[in-house]
Amino acid sequence: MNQKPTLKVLAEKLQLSTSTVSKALKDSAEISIETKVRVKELAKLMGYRPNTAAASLRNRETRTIAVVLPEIVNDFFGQVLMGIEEEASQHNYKIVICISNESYVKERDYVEMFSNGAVDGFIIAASMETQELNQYDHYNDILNSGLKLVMFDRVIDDLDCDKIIVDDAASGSRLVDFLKKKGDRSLCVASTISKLSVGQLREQGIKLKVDNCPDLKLEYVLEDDDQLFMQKMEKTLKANKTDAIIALDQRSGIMALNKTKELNIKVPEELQIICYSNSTMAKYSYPQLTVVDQHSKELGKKTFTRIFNLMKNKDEVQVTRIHTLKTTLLERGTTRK
Amino acid sequence: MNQKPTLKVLAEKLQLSTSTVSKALKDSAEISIETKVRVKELAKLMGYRPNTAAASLRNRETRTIAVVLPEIVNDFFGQVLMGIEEEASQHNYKIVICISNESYVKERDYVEMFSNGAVDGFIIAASMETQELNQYDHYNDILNSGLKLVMFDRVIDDLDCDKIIVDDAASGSRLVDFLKKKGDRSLCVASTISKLSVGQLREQGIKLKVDNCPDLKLEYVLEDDDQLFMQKMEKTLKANKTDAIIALDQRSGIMALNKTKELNIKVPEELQIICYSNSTMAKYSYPQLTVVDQHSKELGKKTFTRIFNLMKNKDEVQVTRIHTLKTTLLERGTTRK
DNA sequence: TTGAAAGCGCTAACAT
DNA sequence: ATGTTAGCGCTTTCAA
Repeated sequence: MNQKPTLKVLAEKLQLSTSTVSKALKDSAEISIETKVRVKELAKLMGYRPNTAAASLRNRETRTIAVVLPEIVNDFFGQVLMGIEEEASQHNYKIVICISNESYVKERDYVEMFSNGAVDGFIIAASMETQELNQYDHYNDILNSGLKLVMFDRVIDDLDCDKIIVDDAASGSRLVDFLKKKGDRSLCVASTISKLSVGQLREQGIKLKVDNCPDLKLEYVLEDDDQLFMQKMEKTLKANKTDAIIALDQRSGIMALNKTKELNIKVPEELQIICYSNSTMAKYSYPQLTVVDQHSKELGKKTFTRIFNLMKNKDEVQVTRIHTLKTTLLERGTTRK
Repeated sequence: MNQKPTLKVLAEKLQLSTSTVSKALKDSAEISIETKVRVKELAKLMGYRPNTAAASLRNRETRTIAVVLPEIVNDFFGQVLMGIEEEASQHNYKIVICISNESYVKERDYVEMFSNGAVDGFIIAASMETQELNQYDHYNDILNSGLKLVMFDRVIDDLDCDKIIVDDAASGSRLVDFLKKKGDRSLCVASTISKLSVGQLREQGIKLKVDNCPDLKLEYVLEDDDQLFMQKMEKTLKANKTDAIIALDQRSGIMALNKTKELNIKVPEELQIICYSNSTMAKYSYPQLTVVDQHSKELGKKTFTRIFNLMKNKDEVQVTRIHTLKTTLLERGTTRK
């Protein structure tokens, strides 16, 4: 259990002052080349690592971001987190993780807990409860205390902060076009996330498009609960008019697919299914689900990059504060060629 | 953007010294009731939150744990993380997350990065590469520098540290018993994780049991790559002798199930499938996969509790350093009643 | 080119 | 019961 070397220790061994050592390690122009070399050699030899607490205290920055997620057992958020984490570690930032579990109170508590200078900023996707209650004073608190905030995916429209989202409404419209071209006329929107902003946007995009096409028809299976969802889906499919299902989330997509198996409906010949979110579940379903790829990891990277820039160019005026990523359709086994 | 109040600010407003204020907030017995009340009131009013960097520096503890995971888009690790995080936030600990991506180098870099006093300890599940290379000096470095280390699930046998695991070998044996009672004789072990300690243990447990039952037969489909796995599985199933598949991980389980659909094999009537890991994928497969539930969230909680105790009872001698959790079989649609 | 000194916010041993 | 003081490890201004 060898002692952690500090600047002081290095300085003593080298017969220098701590300030010289500090500057040398930072490649300050004030210091001679020889000294720098000497210092760095010993630092390396002794495995010197600066004490982050001391640096934070002194520099008033923690190089830490709190990431608040509604859930973590969820491929979308997992992939986003991967992107955030990858980018963060590249920039020598730490990520502390907070799981709100879709609860407003937990989310608020986390924000409060870390607003004391424990982190430099927050990356947040709002919990379901927060979106339902539309209660977001805690986000304002973040901004008011001078910390940075970037929201992604599940954002608050009325809040004036940086946001990274995907083209939910537009993608909905595109899906309708895609299915229409394949000859489908009777579409069904399936969702277990009608409470979420993203779910609503996707619905709106789809509806808008369908309303503009007199020959298209639209049904809905919107239901949170698995059991009820399956019942409604069964009723809809048994009516035998549906040509295609657009599932707004992975759960509804996989449940719809399972229901077609129960009812012996041939997919994609008799019915096409498209599903939001490029999840592992969709990849390993049988047949593989055609999905809307949100490029979640990229989304995570963009999100970190944004907050990073906010922290660096402190006073720069942001022109666009909402960044919209384009989704793409990944055609697989539940849609026809 | 109101200023963050410090002890000094509170002290000035109250005409007290910072040490009195500090003690009052900590409910020290030295301080009078009235003063405590006065201090706490103002602290609350002004929204005082102690500066964690300063406290860390002074107390030599960060109340932060680094959690190093091989991947995050994985229900098992996600559930474990949930457990860790839940327990941690209960004890006012922060969790910084590190994703090794199954890479030895990334894992080692993370450990080095946080071994400077940025965290009080590490919770680690070894990356695949680390297990293959059996290279774990970086774990020893953690221990040597006086930091705490608890491994879970993917552990290093030769390393003398605290470990939380599940009864992988024993559970394998139990599964064989279970299938045997159902009348199955020809079993097949499927796995995409033969490189991992957990995969090997499960294999061993199964083999041991089968070897002790002269009437049982055992085949293997061990293959990392999805394509190759599917090919081998097809060959095995077409031979038409297999009564049951024990899949050692969720991917092999779902792929096996998909192959039975391709080949029109009736599950569970003609073939039973049991699969390790209670994943979302297994829950939403059709039919629902019978799984070995590892109680992953509990595992995460236990893991945090262990490292927490290590940090608190600093000198207490640990009697058992390996904690084994019992798995349970969750009978669902791919096994017969 | 190097060093001395102050201070970030907090705690605790040691006065008073 | 309250206050004084020193110091955790680092950075940075100012002086030498």
